[in-house]
Amino acid sequence: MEPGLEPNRRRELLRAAARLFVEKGFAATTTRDIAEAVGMRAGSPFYHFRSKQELLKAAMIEGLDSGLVRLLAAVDGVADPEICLRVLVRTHLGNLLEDDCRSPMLIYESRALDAADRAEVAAAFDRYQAPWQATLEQLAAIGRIDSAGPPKRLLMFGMLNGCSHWFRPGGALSVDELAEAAAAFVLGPQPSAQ
Amino acid sequence: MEPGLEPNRRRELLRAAARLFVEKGFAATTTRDIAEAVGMRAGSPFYHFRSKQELLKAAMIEGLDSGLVRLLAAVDGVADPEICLRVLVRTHLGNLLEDDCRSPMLIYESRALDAADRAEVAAAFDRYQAPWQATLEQLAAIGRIDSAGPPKRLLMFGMLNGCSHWFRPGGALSVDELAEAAAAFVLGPQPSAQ
DNA sequence: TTATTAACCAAGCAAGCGCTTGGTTATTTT
DNA sequence: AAAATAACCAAGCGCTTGCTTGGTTAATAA
Repeated sequence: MEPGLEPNRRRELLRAAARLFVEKGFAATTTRDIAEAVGMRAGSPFYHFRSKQELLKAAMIEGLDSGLVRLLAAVDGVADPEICLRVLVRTHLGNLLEDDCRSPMLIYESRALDAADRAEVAAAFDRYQAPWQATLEQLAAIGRIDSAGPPKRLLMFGMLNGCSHWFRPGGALSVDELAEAAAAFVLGPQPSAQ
Repeated sequence: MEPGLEPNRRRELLRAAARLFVEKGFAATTTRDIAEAVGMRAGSPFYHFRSKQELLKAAMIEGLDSGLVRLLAAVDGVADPEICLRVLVRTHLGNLLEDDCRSPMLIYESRALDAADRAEVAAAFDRYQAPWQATLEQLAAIGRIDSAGPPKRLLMFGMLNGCSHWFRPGGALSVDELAEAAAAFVLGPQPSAQ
């Protein structure tokens, strides 16, 4: 139709692909599924993307980066590291459970990519993890948690992302309550003073 | 070859299927992959199982049940609920990371099954969860943890199963150390006296 | 107005998929 | 020795898959 200035359909494709890849898995999702989800014919997505893997890679990287933007916007100006962690947890659960793309879950489809693409995705994930690691180190520095080693961060991410397998928004538990329970898991019980 | 009394090949098929399903995902694993892994030709697995889905279902249920046997054997005779939880965590991580099947991860492939099969699998998973729930309730009863609601158990399982995505045995961190770190996550800090 | 280009559709191709069918082999039973 | 059975193999069938190719349409540029 119109030339140039319309990456709308490309974005639509990415959003539909992310949703379906998370919902059914990469291998179980056909490019026809994705095309149909945005009202295209079977071959048309390949005008925008060279392969199904490239669709996945783009959905992962752009999904993680836009999630990171939300993370940074949420913690902007927050000084207290404990509050900062709570905000990170809440915002991440929003990316994971409230956005219909749920793009953070896409990292678990990395195995469908080759080594080069996987490295690009890993870099995007490192960017996403950076504010978390910084906050954990601050918490360890003030003695609020005992250590900030990688296991702690990885256990935490596993716990948070695992919610995507059982939590359904609109149920008895709200995302806010869930975020509080998850943060309490990481931070331990409230210290009485200080 | 011999008739009757040899379910060995069937077991071999189930173990290979579980390993490959966890490694590559259900949809990305072909029945030819599974056949080749046990030295069979493409069509031969269908002598033992009617469909690829039935292979998955059997691998899930029998994997969970044999994992449950290990759980119950490990906590047999353990009275203290805190020690009991630590043993459950350590044994589950063994099922998840040290056994080459890693069958607990198969639950995340449930979406490949129809409703009837999924119900059978859910029943097996409930059996697996039962000793955990009992232990958590005991811990809550003595005030060792604040509550034993479903979110706590689900957050915990997410954290434990998530290890399968980043932990590799033989690395710097041992499974024993990982189990301790994970248990500390659930139990919070050590209470100074009783 | 004409030419160009972006964005699609219609159709189909080769490869791979789950699964079936009919035959083969070796063991066990009679 | 003969019959029966369990456990496979060889071959292939129909279908789906990711992707390609050539044409079509409408908007922009010249």
